[in-house]
Amino acid sequence: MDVKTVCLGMLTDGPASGYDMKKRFESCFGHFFPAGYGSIYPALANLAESGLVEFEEVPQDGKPDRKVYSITDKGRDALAQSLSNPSPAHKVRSEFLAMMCFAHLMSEAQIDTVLDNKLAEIDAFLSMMAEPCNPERRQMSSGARFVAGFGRHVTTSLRKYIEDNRDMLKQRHNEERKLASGS
Amino acid sequence: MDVKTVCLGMLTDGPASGYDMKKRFESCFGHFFPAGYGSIYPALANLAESGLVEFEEVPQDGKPDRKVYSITDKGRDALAQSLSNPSPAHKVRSEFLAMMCFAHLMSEAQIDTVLDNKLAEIDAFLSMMAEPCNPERRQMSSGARFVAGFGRHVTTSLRKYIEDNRDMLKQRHNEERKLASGS
DNA sequence: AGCGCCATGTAAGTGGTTACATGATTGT
DNA sequence: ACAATCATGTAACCACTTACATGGCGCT
Repeated sequence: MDVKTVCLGMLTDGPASGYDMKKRFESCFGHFFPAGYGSIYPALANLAESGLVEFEEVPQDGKPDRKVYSITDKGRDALAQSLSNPSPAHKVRSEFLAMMCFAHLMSEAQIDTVLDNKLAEIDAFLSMMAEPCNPERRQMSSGARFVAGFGRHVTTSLRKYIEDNRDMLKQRHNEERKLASGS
Repeated sequence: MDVKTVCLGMLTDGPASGYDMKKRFESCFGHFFPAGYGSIYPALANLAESGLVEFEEVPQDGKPDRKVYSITDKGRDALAQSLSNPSPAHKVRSEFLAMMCFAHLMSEAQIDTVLDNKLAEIDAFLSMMAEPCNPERRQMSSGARFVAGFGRHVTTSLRKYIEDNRDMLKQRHNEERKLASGS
């Protein structure tokens, strides 16, 4: 399940160019499976080389040519293979949480800044995801709806945790004060 | 905020060997910042080279020598620098969600297997995290407690979402059946 | 005049993962 | 006997990121 597989999956909805796919990565997969041109174009080239996709060069006037990719039968087989993995990973890598582990080495102002920025980020994400059904959102597959809902749900809960528990991170400062006044 | 920085942060709690740190990565940072020997040892070597840590070789009988690392003043400065980043990242990369986007290309049995495995994984994690205060858990910093709570909270909410919405992923199958019976 | 969109790609770099190599001791 | 724990490290590999390169069109 790498970028190649996701590209393959996208193509089951119909032909698309690398540029199109980048946009779909941004709008649908961005929050849990980011990919830039530097991943997509090589992935597509590789898939074409292995015969899992085909492409047609479509000249356009006033705009650069497009390479429109379609999935092949061999590609469908390969995709089915990838989808048969019974334990797909769900990885988190959080510099944010790592930093919070060392909150006692930071000033209250620093902690507040980090937390406020994170909340703002979350709100931006949530308002992006909340957009009440733009035209193409209606035709989303049940899977895509499940995943979008997943993002909203988990992020909302994450937000709530931060708001409800941010005071915890100042405890050390309080404890220190207690120690200082006690001694 | 890479493995080097986290190592540096760990050393503010006192000297430790690479082996020790690996264990702490597993017990505390594993779910949001995994690291194996292949990251830790080179990181430590690099930190020592830059003078951010020092080490003492401690011979042991019956066991291999240990290299016990301590943070230097220069290391503390570098750590403070890293902790001043106002927008630390929190990245998710989920093959699981990517796969669920293509649930309509999978059989119900496959979907169930993936979901059941994921739930089992979550339960294993949750029961690991729930351990009611082992001796060292008591001395956890407020930051570490915040992060542990974060993991529990978000994972619990994630679990709930999967349980409450897994039926959604079978909708397409139902829709198809409807279409089939309708035509 | 300048920015942003369309559209494709390459090259170098980053950082982490996996597998290998070594070897004594302790537990089952 | 066999596996696990303690303990350190290297080397090859992988996948993604960032920056660069190109270039016309349309908007302000």
